Amino acid sequence: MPSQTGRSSSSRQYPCERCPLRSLPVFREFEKPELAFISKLKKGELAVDKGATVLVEGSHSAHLYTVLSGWAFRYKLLQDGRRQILNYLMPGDLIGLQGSVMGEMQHSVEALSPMLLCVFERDNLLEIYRNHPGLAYDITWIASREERMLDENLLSVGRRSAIERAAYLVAFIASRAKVVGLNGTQSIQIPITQQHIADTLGLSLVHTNKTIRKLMDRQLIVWRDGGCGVVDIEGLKQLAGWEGLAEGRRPLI
Amino acid sequence: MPSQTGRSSSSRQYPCERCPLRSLPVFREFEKPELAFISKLKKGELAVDKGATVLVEGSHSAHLYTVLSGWAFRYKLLQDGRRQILNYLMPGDLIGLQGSVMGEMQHSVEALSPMLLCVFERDNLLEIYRNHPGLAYDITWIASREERMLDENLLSVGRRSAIERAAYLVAFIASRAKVVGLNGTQSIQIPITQQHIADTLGLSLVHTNKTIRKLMDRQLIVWRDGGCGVVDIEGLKQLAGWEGLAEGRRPLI
DNA sequence: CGTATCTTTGATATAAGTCAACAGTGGTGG
DNA sequence: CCACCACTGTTGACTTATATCAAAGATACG
Repeated sequence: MPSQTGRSSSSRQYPCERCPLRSLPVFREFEKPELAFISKLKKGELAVDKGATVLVEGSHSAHLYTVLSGWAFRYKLLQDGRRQILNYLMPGDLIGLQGSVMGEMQHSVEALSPMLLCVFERDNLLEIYRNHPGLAYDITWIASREERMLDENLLSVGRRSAIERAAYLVAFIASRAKVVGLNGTQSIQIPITQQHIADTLGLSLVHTNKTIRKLMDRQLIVWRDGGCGVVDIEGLKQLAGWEGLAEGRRPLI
Repeated sequence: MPSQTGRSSSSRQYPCERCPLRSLPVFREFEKPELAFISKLKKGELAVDKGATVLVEGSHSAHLYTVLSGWAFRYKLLQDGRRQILNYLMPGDLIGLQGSVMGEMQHSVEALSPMLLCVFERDNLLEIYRNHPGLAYDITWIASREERMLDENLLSVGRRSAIERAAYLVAFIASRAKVVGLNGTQSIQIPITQQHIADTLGLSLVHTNKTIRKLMDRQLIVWRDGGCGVVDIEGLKQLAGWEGLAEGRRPLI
């Protein structure tokens, strides 16, 4: 399965005030002092290779990250190696909040592509709560958003058929990717293998392959460049019976 | 399936300072001012009938609740009525945080037994963040804990076999119930039907029944008084390959 | 009692898993 | 430059887990 530890810290490049993500319409405006405070907390940037493990279950990481660019996924393993992917991470998402708040990590995170991460010290989290209630509230908001996504994923894995699940998953990822500007060429390209999809949907690799083929036959997706190209996101949503993300603007930390 | 709306507000009975839950060893000590503040926020108590809907998907509830006594569950529905139970709620758990933070509820909550709830105003949430950073942090902690439980549930539904899932579920609920003192008679009694279990595990009712029977044959559980009696929690954990909850003390809001 | 809600069971159907083999791809080292 | 290897995707044959259907017992309840 995975994965070598390929990291390299790079010197700081983007001050938060000129963060390329912050200008996207999905993210709410921050007050000057909030932004300055965040900027002060930022410790640097971390470049991560594709396939590298960012965080590992059982560890007590001293860091908290925000994805600047690239894709990753969160997962848990059963004792015998069966893997369940819990969610995907893309630009603007926080990595490691659970571990920061509660201590030990209970899941692992692996990069799906080369990534650039903003690094924060775990210890500074409390400082946010003391000095910037608005930002503290934002962090709770972010945790609630993750919970909401997990609710949806659990509904899908528990109650949808294989093809509905696959359609939901692609539509879900594509919807999220779109709002953070990951559709440069107009159609979104998700850098995952069919094994990842299988481990997300709770299906076997072979059955996943046959299911994906059906989506391709229906002209909803294509498989190219070692990943999934999204052709008809509305068709996917309809097939899955999924309403889509009901999100307005959100905070970026 | 469900369920009538049976609520009745009762006049206030327990001031937070004499909350019967707070003295349990699972809950961390609160400072006097924290406790006073919480007590001030508490608006009253709400008695809910078994089977009643506490919160409904799509609504904008003005309230946030803490379970004083009784059991409930969170769930989501697909358009055609398929139901997925996401998690269970028992004394000490918060109800409706997601909705309070993000606005609209994206799941429903139904009582499994008669319940008593502490009622808080949604609007006062921000006040907590402004005046009590420690409590604000606790709320994020609680949200992270819920996320963690969902991670485990998703792992289970996605990757465990039917009997492993059932064993995990019972062990999981029983472990949580034990630490909040729900084992008066020593052995824990979970007030659910097999339909609830089916909708939690993502299985059909018939298959769930046959699976539960296997657990009974193995002397791990019994079915009595319209609910599940937990006989051998260690045996269940072993069958599921589950390590158990790794929780220390937690906040009670 | 009579009715509704749960649980149980057997027979059958279907979705998904497993096994096995092969084809395309890209990388690496001789 | 080629041979080899690892990884990914594809397919068909077969097995198994789980779903569906149908009916009958239990059990609680008014």
